[in-house]
Amino acid sequence: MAEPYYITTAISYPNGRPHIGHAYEAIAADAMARFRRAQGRDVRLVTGTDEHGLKMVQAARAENRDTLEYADEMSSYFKAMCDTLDISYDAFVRTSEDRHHAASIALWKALEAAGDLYLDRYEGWYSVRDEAFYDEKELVAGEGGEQLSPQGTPVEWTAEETWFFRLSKYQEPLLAHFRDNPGFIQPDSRRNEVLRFVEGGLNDLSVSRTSFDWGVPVPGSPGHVMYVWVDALTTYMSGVGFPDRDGDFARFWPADVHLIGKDIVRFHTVYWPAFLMSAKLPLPKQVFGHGFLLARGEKMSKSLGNVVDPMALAERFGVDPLRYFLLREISFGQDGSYSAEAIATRCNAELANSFGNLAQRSLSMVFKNLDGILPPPGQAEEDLKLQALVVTAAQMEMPRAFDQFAFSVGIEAWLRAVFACNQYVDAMAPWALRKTDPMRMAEVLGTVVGCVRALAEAIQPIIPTSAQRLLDFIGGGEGGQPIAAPTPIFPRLELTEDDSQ
RNA sequence: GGCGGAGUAGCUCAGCUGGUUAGAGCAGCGGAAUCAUAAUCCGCGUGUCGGGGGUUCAAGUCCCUCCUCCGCUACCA
Repeated sequence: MAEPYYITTAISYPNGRPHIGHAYEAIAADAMARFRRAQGRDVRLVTGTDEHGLKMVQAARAENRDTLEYADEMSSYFKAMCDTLDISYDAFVRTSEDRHHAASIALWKALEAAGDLYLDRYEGWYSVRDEAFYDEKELVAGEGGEQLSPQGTPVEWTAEETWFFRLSKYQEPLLAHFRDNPGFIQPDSRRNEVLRFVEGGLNDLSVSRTSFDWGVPVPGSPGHVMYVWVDALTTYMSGVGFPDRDGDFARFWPADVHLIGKDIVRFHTVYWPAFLMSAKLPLPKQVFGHGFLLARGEKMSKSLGNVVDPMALAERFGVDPLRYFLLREISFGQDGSYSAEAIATRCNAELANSFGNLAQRSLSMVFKNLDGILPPPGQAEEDLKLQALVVTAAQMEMPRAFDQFAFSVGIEAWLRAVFACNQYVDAMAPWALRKTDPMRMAEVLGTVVGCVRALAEAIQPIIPTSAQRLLDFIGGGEGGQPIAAPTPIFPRLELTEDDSQ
């Protein structure tokens, strides 16, 4: 039976519509999932929405809506985004679902059974926006002299009874785990931050709220709902069947990797492993914190009005070009910038001109000069050399890079092979051979088409739809059937004035 | 304040454990070719590798220091 591979995206908080950052993460996770499937792994990709917490209540109230109804609608946008972007998820978990409540309660009871939960009173400055308490001395003065959180969000004095999780107890076990599993937190720069944070000492964590009821009720403690992160993180397990311990959960847990944004690394590398240790469940093998997308080098924010709707981008440029751009242009793990010009430039140069045109020119010659019958690859020295180069890129260099989420590095290797194919075509000049040596022309074209096919397969995780179209087209020539007249797979993207924003 | 990143050609960036004349892509200039989506291929860069010191036969690559930007974290009155 195939080896399992389980990857998750972060669970998005849907108090607004999805933005390009959500799309970026989903695309990266999907590319990895498709890459693993191509390797023969039995893959699970889980994504979803984290719908609890006061922010959702307030977002709904602002629109005079029922919270669940609002969550239904917002969550549907995230799901639609995944569908549009060809995200091959196996489960889309909503934290408001019953199956997820059951999972959260099971985890809670496990923490309780471990003696890691206790009831206490918490007083302090609470920021609804940040869902966090702050120390008096952490507060900063606002413009009107009012008290604000370090993030500049409003705070109010709150006193409530809350359940605490004995996070402090897990400082040493966590450090030991980080030490024994150097790859647990990636990239390394994130790892250092977390290490320092944990070494600095951990306070017990407030894990329930009584000020609102939009959440998973704490079992046996009326009036308390779980802190959003407790149940949000649990989606990673409910996505594979937890609290049922058999079946998918037994097969897929622990996850191979949680793919998340760098802003929530702490929740995934400190709180989450501590919960799991307490519940005596295995820890995910890796947490990868990717970078942020910047709009023309600037941080996206609603106030700047530069938040981009990924659906609009997909509509404008096409799903595959968008996927290609994001994974090719940006060094995964680091922040990256995007703009309409950058997308068009990158996709035109590499997808349309280099690869698309390679496919088009070679298939056109087969169609016109060989009655559409695909010839077998040549066996001359140059032919074998090119084939070997393509195999090395597709089967060695790309997998090695993709293994580490280094998508741009892997795609570069792919591109070098594409360049080599174009060089080969120019050097062999099959259009000249047509008159002087038609047999040789057929060998050359057979070589190129074979390489194009291998390159299409290799790039499939990144641009699944167009790669498949190309493969289907070439596949139409199998068994001695003539191929149809080829049409360009990657049309050039033309910019208009509207794209300057 | 501490820790960690980043500062390399006009632009975006590669450069692993120090070692031939510092690289790629984009843009620009010139040429070849004409099968192809006016696509392709070839050629062309006097860059203080942020500043300054140091170690070494040899440093973008190690050490010290300073400057700028970013992230995490702590704290002061």
